[in-house]
Amino acid sequence: MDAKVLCLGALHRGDASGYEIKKLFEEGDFSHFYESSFGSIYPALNKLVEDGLAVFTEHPQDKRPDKKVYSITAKGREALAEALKAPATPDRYRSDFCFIMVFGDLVPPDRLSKLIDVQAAFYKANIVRMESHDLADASASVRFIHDLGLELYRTAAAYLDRNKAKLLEEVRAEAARPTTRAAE
Amino acid sequence: MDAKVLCLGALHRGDASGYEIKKLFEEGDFSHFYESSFGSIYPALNKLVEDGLAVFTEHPQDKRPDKKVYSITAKGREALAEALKAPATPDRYRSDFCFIMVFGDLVPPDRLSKLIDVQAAFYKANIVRMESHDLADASASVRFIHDLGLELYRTAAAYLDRNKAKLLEEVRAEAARPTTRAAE
DNA sequence: GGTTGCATGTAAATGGTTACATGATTGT
DNA sequence: ACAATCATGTAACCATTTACATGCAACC
Repeated sequence: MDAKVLCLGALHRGDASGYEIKKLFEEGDFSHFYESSFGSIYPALNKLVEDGLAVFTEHPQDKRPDKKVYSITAKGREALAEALKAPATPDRYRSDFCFIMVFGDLVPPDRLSKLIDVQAAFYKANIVRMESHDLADASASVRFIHDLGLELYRTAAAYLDRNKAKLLEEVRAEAARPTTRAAE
Repeated sequence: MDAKVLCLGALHRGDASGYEIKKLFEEGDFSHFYESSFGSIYPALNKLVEDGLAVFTEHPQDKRPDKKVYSITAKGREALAEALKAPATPDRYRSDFCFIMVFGDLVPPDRLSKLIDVQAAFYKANIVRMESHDLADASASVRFIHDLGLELYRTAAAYLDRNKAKLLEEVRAEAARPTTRAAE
Protein backbone atom coordinates (compact mmCIF):
# COMPACT_ATOMS: atom_id res chain seq x y z
CA MET A 1 0.00 0.00 0.00
CA ASP A 2 1.52 3.27 -1.02
CA ALA A 3 0.86 6.70 0.42
CA LYS A 4 -1.86 7.45 -2.12
CA VAL A 5 -4.00 4.49 -1.15
CA LEU A 6 -3.34 5.20 2.50
CA CYS A 7 -4.62 8.76 2.09
CA LEU A 8 -7.60 7.53 0.11
CA GLY A 9 -8.40 5.23 2.98
CA ALA A 10 -8.09 8.04 5.47
CA LEU A 11 -10.38 10.26 3.42
CA HIS A 12 -12.92 7.49 3.04
CA ARG A 13 -13.43 7.77 6.80
CA GLY A 14 -14.12 11.49 6.50
CA ASP A 15 -12.78 14.76 5.15
CA ALA A 16 -9.39 15.71 6.49
CA SER A 17 -6.33 17.86 5.97
CA GLY A 18 -2.88 16.44 5.43
CA TYR A 19 -2.03 17.33 8.97
CA GLU A 20 -5.04 15.43 10.28
CA ILE A 21 -4.23 12.39 8.16
CA LYS A 22 -0.80 12.31 9.71
CA LYS A 23 -2.44 12.26 13.12
CA LEU A 24 -4.68 9.40 12.10
CA PHE A 25 -1.56 7.35 11.42
CA GLU A 26 0.19 8.61 14.50
CA GLU A 27 -2.50 8.47 17.11
CA GLY A 28 -5.72 7.38 15.46
CA ASP A 29 -7.34 4.11 14.44
CA PHE A 30 -4.63 3.38 11.90
CA SER A 31 -1.68 3.98 14.17
CA HIS A 32 -0.93 0.39 15.00
CA PHE A 33 -0.59 -0.93 11.49
CA TYR A 34 0.64 1.87 9.25
CA GLU A 35 2.40 5.18 9.45
CA SER A 36 3.41 7.95 7.13
CA SER A 37 5.33 11.18 7.18
CA PHE A 38 4.44 14.60 5.80
CA GLY A 39 6.93 14.07 3.05
CA SER A 40 4.80 11.28 1.65
CA ILE A 41 1.33 12.53 2.58
CA TYR A 42 1.40 15.99 0.99
CA PRO A 43 2.68 14.86 -2.40
CA ALA A 44 0.20 11.96 -2.32
CA LEU A 45 -2.71 14.33 -1.72
CA ASN A 46 -1.61 16.54 -4.57
CA LYS A 47 -1.53 13.58 -6.84
CA LEU A 48 -4.97 12.42 -5.75
CA VAL A 49 -6.37 15.82 -6.68
CA GLU A 50 -4.52 15.74 -9.98
CA ASP A 51 -6.07 12.38 -10.77
CA GLY A 52 -9.54 13.42 -9.70
CA LEU A 53 -9.63 11.02 -6.78
CA ALA A 54 -9.97 13.80 -4.24
CA VAL A 55 -10.92 17.48 -4.10
CA PHE A 56 -10.13 20.10 -1.52
CA THR A 57 -11.54 23.32 -0.15
CA GLU A 58 -9.35 25.95 1.36
CA HIS A 59 -10.14 27.23 4.81
CA PRO A 60 -8.26 30.47 5.34
CA GLN A 61 -6.77 30.86 8.78
CA ASP A 62 -5.21 33.77 10.56
CA LYS A 63 -1.43 33.78 10.74
CA ARG A 64 -1.05 30.22 9.62
CA PRO A 65 -1.13 28.52 6.21
CA ASP A 66 -4.57 27.97 4.77
CA LYS A 67 -5.95 24.66 5.85
CA LYS A 68 -6.77 22.44 2.92
CA VAL A 69 -9.53 20.03 3.70
CA TYR A 70 -9.65 17.12 1.29
CA SER A 71 -12.66 15.01 0.34
CA ILE A 72 -12.63 11.76 -1.53
CA THR A 73 -14.58 11.70 -4.80
CA ALA A 74 -16.71 8.92 -6.24
CA LYS A 75 -13.80 8.08 -8.53
CA GLY A 76 -11.55 8.02 -5.47
CA ARG A 77 -13.82 5.55 -3.73
CA GLU A 78 -13.69 3.33 -6.79
CA ALA A 79 -9.93 3.52 -6.84
CA LEU A 80 -9.81 2.62 -3.16
CA ALA A 81 -12.11 -0.35 -3.64
CA GLU A 82 -9.94 -1.41 -6.56
CA ALA A 83 -6.75 -1.16 -4.51
CA LEU A 84 -8.32 -3.23 -1.74
CA LYS A 85 -8.87 -6.04 -4.23
CA ALA A 86 -5.17 -6.46 -4.85
CA PRO A 87 -3.57 -9.36 -3.03
CA ALA A 88 -2.37 -8.26 0.40
CA THR A 89 1.40 -8.17 0.63
CA PRO A 90 2.67 -9.95 3.73
CA ASP A 91 2.94 -7.97 6.94
CA ARG A 92 6.27 -6.30 7.44
CA TYR A 93 7.68 -5.84 10.89
CA ARG A 94 11.06 -4.45 11.79
CA SER A 95 12.24 -3.99 15.30
CA ASP A 96 15.51 -2.52 16.38
CA PHE A 97 14.53 -3.46 19.90
CA CYS A 98 14.48 -7.17 19.06
CA PHE A 99 17.66 -6.94 17.04
CA ILE A 100 19.61 -5.26 19.80
CA MET A 101 18.22 -7.56 22.46
CA VAL A 102 19.29 -10.64 20.55
CA PHE A 103 22.89 -9.54 21.02
CA GLY A 104 22.55 -9.45 24.76
CA ASP A 105 26.13 -10.61 25.12
CA LEU A 106 27.44 -7.46 23.38
CA VAL A 107 25.35 -5.00 25.33
CA PRO A 108 25.72 -4.03 28.99
CA PRO A 109 22.90 -5.49 31.10
CA ASP A 110 21.93 -2.01 32.24
CA ARG A 111 21.24 -1.03 28.67
CA LEU A 112 19.20 -4.18 28.13
CA SER A 113 17.19 -3.30 31.19
CA LYS A 114 16.58 0.22 30.00
CA LEU A 115 15.68 -0.97 26.50
CA ILE A 116 13.04 -3.26 27.92
CA ASP A 117 11.63 -0.47 30.05
CA VAL A 118 11.40 1.87 27.10
CA GLN A 119 9.77 -0.81 24.96
CA ALA A 120 7.29 -1.69 27.67
CA ALA A 121 6.49 1.99 28.13
CA PHE A 122 5.89 2.28 24.40
CA TYR A 123 3.46 -0.64 24.44
CA LYS A 124 1.69 0.75 27.47
CA ALA A 125 1.33 4.19 25.96
CA ASN A 126 -0.23 2.58 22.91
CA ILE A 127 -2.60 0.60 25.09
CA VAL A 128 -3.74 3.72 26.94
CA ARG A 129 -4.16 5.61 23.71
CA MET A 130 -6.10 2.85 22.02
CA GLU A 131 -8.32 2.29 25.02
CA SER A 132 -9.31 5.93 24.79
CA HIS A 133 -10.51 5.62 21.19
CA ASP A 134 -14.22 6.05 20.89
CA LEU A 135 -15.49 3.13 18.85
CA ALA A 136 -19.17 3.70 19.45
CA ASP A 137 -19.77 4.55 15.79
CA ALA A 138 -17.11 2.29 14.38
CA SER A 139 -17.88 -0.59 12.07
CA ALA A 140 -17.41 -4.17 13.15
CA SER A 141 -14.28 -4.53 11.08
CA VAL A 142 -12.70 -1.41 12.55
CA ARG A 143 -13.34 -2.76 16.03
CA PHE A 144 -12.01 -6.14 14.99
CA ILE A 145 -8.67 -4.71 13.91
CA HIS A 146 -8.53 -2.27 16.79
CA ASP A 147 -9.04 -5.01 19.34
CA LEU A 148 -6.47 -7.21 17.65
CA GLY A 149 -3.87 -4.46 17.99
CA LEU A 150 -4.83 -3.81 21.57
CA GLU A 151 -4.55 -7.45 22.47
CA LEU A 152 -1.14 -7.74 20.87
CA TYR A 153 0.18 -4.68 22.70
CA ARG A 154 -1.17 -6.06 25.98
CA THR A 155 0.43 -9.41 25.34
CA ALA A 156 3.78 -7.84 24.54
CA ALA A 157 3.73 -5.52 27.53
CA ALA A 158 2.78 -8.34 29.85
CA TYR A 159 5.51 -10.55 28.42
CA LEU A 160 8.18 -7.95 29.06
CA ASP A 161 6.95 -7.33 32.60
CA ARG A 162 6.76 -11.02 33.33
CA ASN A 163 10.15 -12.02 31.93
CA LYS A 164 12.42 -9.05 32.43
CA ALA A 165 13.87 -9.97 35.81
CA LYS A 166 14.56 -13.55 34.78
CA LEU A 167 16.29 -12.47 31.59
CA LEU A 168 18.58 -10.04 33.40
CA GLU A 169 19.52 -12.71 35.91
CA GLU A 170 20.37 -15.16 33.16
CA VAL A 171 22.30 -12.61 31.15
CA ARG A 172 24.39 -11.71 34.18
CA ALA A 173 25.00 -15.36 34.92
CA GLU A 174 26.11 -15.97 31.34
CA ALA A 175 28.46 -12.99 31.47
CA ALA A 176 30.06 -14.32 34.64
CA ARG A 177 30.93 -17.65 33.09
CA PRO A 178 32.35 -18.17 29.59
CA THR A 179 35.09 -16.64 27.39
CA THR A 180 38.18 -16.34 29.59
CA ARG A 181 38.10 -17.10 33.30
CA ALA A 182 36.20 -13.95 34.26
CA ALA A 183 34.89 -13.70 37.84
CA GLU A 184 37.78 -11.45 38.81
CA MET B 1 19.37 -0.80 11.25
CA ASP B 2 20.62 -1.02 7.71
CA ALA B 3 21.57 -4.10 5.77
CA LYS B 4 25.22 -3.83 6.78
CA VAL B 5 24.52 -4.00 10.50
CA LEU B 6 22.00 -6.76 9.89
CA CYS B 7 24.64 -8.82 8.08
CA LEU B 8 27.17 -8.08 10.79
CA GLY B 9 24.70 -9.38 13.30
CA ALA B 10 24.11 -12.50 11.29
CA LEU B 11 27.84 -13.14 10.97
CA HIS B 12 28.35 -12.59 14.68
CA ARG B 13 26.28 -15.72 15.19
CA GLY B 14 28.56 -17.70 12.88
CA ASP B 15 30.12 -17.76 9.43
CA ALA B 16 27.65 -17.71 6.62
CA SER B 17 27.14 -17.07 2.94
CA GLY B 18 24.80 -14.42 1.60
CA TYR B 19 22.34 -17.10 0.76
CA GLU B 20 22.41 -18.44 4.28
CA ILE B 21 21.96 -14.97 5.77
CA LYS B 22 18.86 -14.54 3.68
CA LYS B 23 17.54 -17.76 5.16
CA LEU B 24 18.25 -16.55 8.68
CA PHE B 25 15.94 -13.63 8.03
CA GLU B 26 13.42 -15.74 6.23
CA GLU B 27 13.19 -18.81 8.40
CA GLY B 28 15.71 -18.47 11.18
CA ASP B 29 15.88 -16.79 14.57
CA PHE B 30 15.65 -13.33 13.03
CA SER B 31 12.65 -14.02 10.85
CA HIS B 32 10.03 -12.46 13.07
CA PHE B 33 11.59 -9.03 13.46
CA TYR B 34 13.61 -8.28 10.35
CA GLU B 35 13.91 -9.32 6.78
CA SER B 36 16.10 -8.60 3.82
CA SER B 37 16.37 -9.41 0.17
CA PHE B 38 19.36 -10.52 -1.89
CA GLY B 39 19.48 -7.10 -3.45
CA SER B 40 20.43 -5.61 -0.12
CA ILE B 41 22.44 -8.47 1.37
CA TYR B 42 25.00 -9.02 -1.38
CA PRO B 43 25.98 -5.37 -1.76
CA ALA B 44 26.13 -5.05 2.04
CA LEU B 45 28.51 -8.01 2.30
CA ASN B 46 30.78 -6.52 -0.36
CA LYS B 47 30.92 -3.30 1.55
CA LEU B 48 31.70 -5.04 4.80
CA VAL B 49 34.68 -6.71 3.15
CA GLU B 50 35.75 -3.41 1.62
CA ASP B 51 35.69 -1.81 5.05
CA GLY B 52 37.51 -4.68 6.73
CA LEU B 53 34.53 -5.65 8.85
CA ALA B 54 34.27 -9.09 7.30
CA VAL B 55 36.39 -11.47 5.23
CA PHE B 56 35.38 -14.38 3.04
CA THR B 57 36.76 -17.62 1.73
CA GLU B 58 35.61 -19.11 -1.52
CA HIS B 59 34.37 -22.65 -1.55
CA PRO B 60 34.34 -23.87 -5.14
CA GLN B 61 31.36 -25.95 -6.06
CA ASP B 62 30.52 -28.05 -9.05
CA LYS B 63 28.17 -26.53 -11.55
CA ARG B 64 27.11 -23.70 -9.31
CA PRO B 65 28.66 -20.36 -8.39
CA ASP B 66 31.42 -20.54 -5.83
CA LYS B 67 30.03 -20.26 -2.36
CA LYS B 68 31.49 -17.33 -0.48
CA VAL B 69 31.53 -17.91 3.23
CA TYR B 70 31.89 -14.72 5.21
CA SER B 71 33.39 -14.30 8.67
CA ILE B 72 33.15 -11.25 10.87
CA THR B 73 36.47 -9.67 11.87
CA ALA B 74 37.46 -8.12 15.20
CA LYS B 75 36.89 -4.74 13.65
CA GLY B 76 33.50 -5.96 12.49
CA ARG B 77 32.56 -7.01 16.00
CA GLU B 78 33.51 -3.57 17.24
CA ALA B 79 31.39 -1.95 14.57
CA LEU B 80 28.46 -4.15 15.54
CA ALA B 81 28.82 -3.32 19.23
CA GLU B 82 28.99 0.34 18.27
CA ALA B 83 25.85 0.12 16.15
CA LEU B 84 24.01 -1.58 19.00
CA LYS B 85 24.73 1.43 21.20
CA ALA B 86 22.76 3.76 18.97
CA PRO B 87 19.29 4.59 20.19
CA ALA B 88 16.78 2.05 18.93
CA THR B 89 14.44 3.52 16.35
CA PRO B 90 10.81 2.70 17.13
CA ASP B 91 9.38 -0.53 15.82
CA ARG B 92 7.81 -0.27 12.43
CA TYR B 93 4.85 -2.42 11.51
CA ARG B 94 2.89 -2.25 8.32
CA SER B 95 0.06 -4.54 7.52
CA ASP B 96 -1.96 -4.64 4.35
CA PHE B 97 -4.14 -7.19 6.07
CA CYS B 98 -5.20 -4.70 8.76
CA PHE B 99 -5.64 -1.92 6.25
CA ILE B 100 -7.90 -3.93 3.99
CA MET B 101 -9.86 -5.34 6.88
CA VAL B 102 -10.61 -1.89 8.25
CA PHE B 103 -12.57 -1.18 5.08
CA GLY B 104 -14.82 -4.14 5.61
CA ASP B 105 -17.71 -2.21 4.09
CA LEU B 106 -15.93 -1.94 0.72
CA VAL B 107 -14.88 -5.57 0.50
CA PRO B 108 -17.12 -8.58 -0.10
CA PRO B 109 -17.51 -10.67 3.09
CA ASP B 110 -16.14 -13.70 1.29
CA ARG B 111 -12.93 -11.89 0.66
CA LEU B 112 -12.74 -10.81 4.29
CA SER B 113 -13.19 -14.40 5.31
CA LYS B 114 -10.46 -15.56 2.99
CA LEU B 115 -8.12 -12.80 4.13
CA ILE B 116 -8.54 -13.85 7.73
CA ASP B 117 -7.90 -17.47 6.82
CA VAL B 118 -4.71 -16.59 4.97
CA GLN B 119 -3.53 -14.39 7.79
CA ALA B 120 -4.26 -17.05 10.38
CA ALA B 121 -2.44 -19.62 8.26
CA PHE B 122 0.53 -17.29 8.07
CA TYR B 123 0.65 -16.93 11.84
CA LYS B 124 0.29 -20.65 12.32
CA ALA B 125 3.05 -21.45 9.87
CA ASN B 126 5.30 -19.09 11.79
CA ILE B 127 4.37 -20.74 15.06
CA VAL B 128 5.18 -24.19 13.72
CA ARG B 129 8.46 -22.97 12.27
CA MET B 130 9.51 -21.19 15.42
CA GLU B 131 8.56 -24.10 17.62
CA SER B 132 10.92 -26.22 15.59
CA HIS B 133 13.90 -23.97 16.26
CA ASP B 134 16.50 -25.62 18.39
CA LEU B 135 17.32 -23.19 21.17
CA ALA B 136 19.35 -25.57 23.29
CA ASP B 137 22.53 -23.60 22.66
CA ALA B 138 20.89 -20.19 22.42
CA SER B 139 21.61 -17.38 24.81
CA ALA B 140 19.02 -16.16 27.26
CA SER B 141 18.38 -13.03 25.21
CA VAL B 142 17.86 -14.99 22.01
CA ARG B 143 15.32 -17.16 23.79
CA PHE B 144 13.70 -14.09 25.28
CA ILE B 145 13.07 -12.51 21.89
CA HIS B 146 12.16 -15.80 20.29
CA ASP B 147 9.52 -16.53 22.91
CA LEU B 148 8.14 -13.02 22.65
CA GLY B 149 7.62 -13.49 18.92
CA LEU B 150 6.08 -16.91 19.43
CA GLU B 151 3.67 -15.58 22.02
CA LEU B 152 2.59 -12.73 19.77
CA TYR B 153 1.95 -15.05 16.85
CA ARG B 154 -0.05 -17.36 19.09
CA THR B 155 -2.08 -14.47 20.42
CA ALA B 156 -2.81 -13.18 16.94
CA ALA B 157 -3.75 -16.59 15.57
CA ALA B 158 -6.01 -17.30 18.52
CA TYR B 159 -7.66 -13.90 18.17
CA LEU B 160 -8.50 -14.51 14.54
CA ASP B 161 -9.87 -17.97 15.25
CA ARG B 162 -11.90 -16.71 18.17
CA ASN B 163 -13.43 -13.66 16.49
CA LYS B 164 -13.78 -14.53 12.85
CA ALA B 165 -17.30 -15.92 12.90
CA LYS B 166 -18.64 -13.02 14.97
CA LEU B 167 -17.05 -10.46 12.68
CA LEU B 168 -18.53 -11.99 9.56
CA GLU B 169 -21.96 -12.07 11.15
CA GLU B 170 -21.72 -8.42 12.11
CA VAL B 171 -20.37 -7.38 8.75
CA ARG B 172 -23.24 -9.13 6.99
CA ALA B 173 -25.75 -7.55 9.35
CA GLU B 174 -24.29 -4.10 8.69
CA ALA B 175 -24.43 -4.67 4.93
CA ALA B 176 -28.10 -5.64 5.16
CA ARG B 177 -29.11 -2.43 6.91
CA PRO B 178 -27.82 1.04 5.97
CA THR B 179 -27.33 3.08 2.78
CA THR B 180 -30.55 2.67 0.78
CA ARG B 181 -33.37 0.38 1.90
CA ALA B 182 -31.60 -2.90 1.10
CA ALA B 183 -33.19 -6.09 2.51
CA GLU B 184 -34.69 -6.91 -0.88
C1' DG C 1 7.55 -30.74 -17.38
C1' DG C 2 7.31 -27.45 -13.61
C1' DT C 3 8.74 -25.90 -9.26
C1' DT C 4 11.92 -25.49 -5.54
C1' DG C 5 16.49 -25.10 -3.70
C1' DC C 6 21.10 -23.84 -4.30
C1' DA C 7 24.17 -19.73 -5.44
C1' DT C 8 25.73 -14.90 -6.71
C1' DG C 9 25.18 -10.61 -8.45
C1' DT C 10 23.58 -5.95 -10.87
C1' DA C 11 20.60 -2.14 -12.25
C1' DA C 12 16.57 0.20 -12.50
C1' DA C 13 12.74 1.70 -10.29
C1' DT C 14 10.34 2.68 -6.20
C1' DG C 15 9.22 5.17 -2.71
C1' DG C 16 9.90 6.95 1.68
C1' DT C 17 12.33 9.59 5.39
C1' DT C 18 14.83 13.58 6.87
C1' DA C 19 15.83 18.05 6.82
C1' DC C 20 14.77 22.48 5.56
C1' DA C 21 11.77 26.68 5.00
C1' DT C 22 8.20 29.61 7.42
C1' DG C 23 5.76 31.29 11.43
C1' DA C 24 2.24 32.41 15.07
C1' DT C 25 0.22 30.75 19.42
C1' DT C 26 -0.15 28.38 23.65
C1' DG C 27 1.50 26.09 27.46
C1' DT C 28 5.50 25.07 30.94
C1' DA D 1 12.89 30.88 27.38
C1' DC D 2 11.66 26.57 25.24
C1' DA D 3 8.89 23.09 23.47
C1' DA D 4 4.85 21.68 21.33
C1' DT D 5 0.80 22.28 18.27
C1' DC D 6 -0.92 23.85 14.22
C1' DA D 7 -0.09 23.98 9.01
C1' DT D 8 1.89 23.18 4.29
C1' DG D 9 5.27 22.06 1.23
C1' DT D 10 9.90 20.79 -1.39
C1' DA D 11 14.20 18.50 -2.34
C1' DA D 12 18.00 15.84 -1.40
C1' DC D 13 19.10 11.67 0.23
C1' DC D 14 18.70 7.01 1.41
C1' DA D 15 17.68 2.31 1.14
C1' DT D 16 15.29 -1.36 -0.44
C1' DT D 17 12.67 -4.06 -3.41
C1' DT D 18 12.00 -5.99 -7.94
C1' DA D 19 13.39 -7.80 -11.96
C1' DC D 20 16.81 -9.59 -14.64
C1' DA D 21 20.87 -12.67 -15.75
C1' DT D 22 22.70 -17.55 -15.28
C1' DG D 23 22.28 -22.47 -14.46
C1' DC D 24 22.22 -27.20 -12.49
C1' DA D 25 20.05 -30.79 -9.52
C1' DA D 26 16.41 -32.87 -7.24
C1' DC D 27 11.81 -33.75 -6.49
C1' DC D 28 6.92 -34.33 -7.78
